[in-house]
Amino acid sequence: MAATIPRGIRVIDWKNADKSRSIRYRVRVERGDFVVDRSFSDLERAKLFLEDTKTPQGRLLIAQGRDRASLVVDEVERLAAEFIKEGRCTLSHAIDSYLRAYVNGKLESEVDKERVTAKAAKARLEFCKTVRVPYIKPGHVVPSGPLASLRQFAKGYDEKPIGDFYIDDLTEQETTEYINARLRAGKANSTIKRDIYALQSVVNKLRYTDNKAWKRLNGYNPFVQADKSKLKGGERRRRRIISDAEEEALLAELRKCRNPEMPMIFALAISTGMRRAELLGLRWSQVDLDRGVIHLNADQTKASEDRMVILLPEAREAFKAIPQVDDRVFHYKIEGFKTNFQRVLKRAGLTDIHMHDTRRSFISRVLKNITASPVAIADMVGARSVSNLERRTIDRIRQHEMIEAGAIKTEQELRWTVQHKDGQTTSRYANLAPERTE
DNA sequence: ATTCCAGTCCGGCACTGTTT
DNA sequence: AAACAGTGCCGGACTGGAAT
Repeated sequence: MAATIPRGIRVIDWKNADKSRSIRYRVRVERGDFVVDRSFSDLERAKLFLEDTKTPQGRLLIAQGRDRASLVVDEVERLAAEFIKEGRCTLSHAIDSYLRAYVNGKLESEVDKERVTAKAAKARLEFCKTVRVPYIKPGHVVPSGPLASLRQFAKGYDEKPIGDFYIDDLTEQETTEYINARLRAGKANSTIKRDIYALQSVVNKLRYTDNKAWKRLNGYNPFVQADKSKLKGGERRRRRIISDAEEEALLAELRKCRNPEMPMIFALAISTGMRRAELLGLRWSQVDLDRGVIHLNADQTKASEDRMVILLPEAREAFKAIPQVDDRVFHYKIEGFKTNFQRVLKRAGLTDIHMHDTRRSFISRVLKNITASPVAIADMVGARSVSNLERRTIDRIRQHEMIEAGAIKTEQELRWTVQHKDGQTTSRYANLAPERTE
């Protein structure tokens, strides 16, 4: 049957050296700046591609390699690989699906924070695939009972990268072996925890990335069941607070930098309590110097909720000193600032200071000044229940009152500005602050 | 109060570009 | 050429909010 070939697609029919014949469908389009030339073995995909070249959206997708024809090819190859194995899916496949759905799109993000996070997530998961885990080959008896502990001497004992396992073959035994393998490699508990939780998330997200594979698991997630007891131990919390003398010394060193943004960024960090990524991503349109407030959008904060940061007089002055060249307040990328800050710390002989310590220092300083508050810090831990809509409305009004006053007078107001949801989090800082003047 | 989980930040290093 | 800067990667560690 002769399929009709639409205008725009040309059939290429050639004879190979081994006398076999190949037919491909070539789509070649040149319209102004838009030039593509691609051939397909499947006419339907060629038609799909041709269609995409005809709309602006389609051309954009083609430029990004995300046009329908390409995606169909990707998907077909992936499905083919999985159907061969009775619809089963390896952990590597699941990780790839996860990266495609949740991470890859952010690798080229304009938002610095997003890009850095996406790259780190991808690197971690790609590495996790390769960790070798022992198992008993199919067809051999898995030792149990008194012989269970002699597993590694059993017939059929072998090891392979955890990514090569089919997910429904993974049990808590394999995932626990993963933990053991990483421990043997001398990795820190917190690092291994990060691995396990990342993989756990990959399996959970199968529900959305590969529903068929997810249903096979029937709610079972081998990483949830892994024996994490060896990874336990009180979680360490950093306690460092920057003293006034240290701040002075550091500022002096920062002022010697060629880039005048260095001291400004640090000064603002310690006078607003803002996080590094929040400061570096800040735009002038978000800064209201007249009212003395910064509006942060939800996608800029760690808590993924928007918030208002009050500018105390010190911070307000600091902002006024910054020249406005374009909408960005600072022009560093995260990595650039980090490295330079590191070098300055070294020069100042203050190598045990971290950038995030500015946040802790800000909180402890403000707490020291809140002497009129009726609420003792100890009480803060208990008072964290009401958060219904009505309360939120009242909070909003009080936040505006605080900004009007240009000062932070209570712990609650402090929490608003640093975006701690409850006294629990702030108290982690508060307990570590220097003695409060009662 | 501790643990879970995911988001964010850290030091060290390599490489490249710019200023002194 | 030496010092200073900017960017990116990697394995590791800390943080924030909620569950236990």
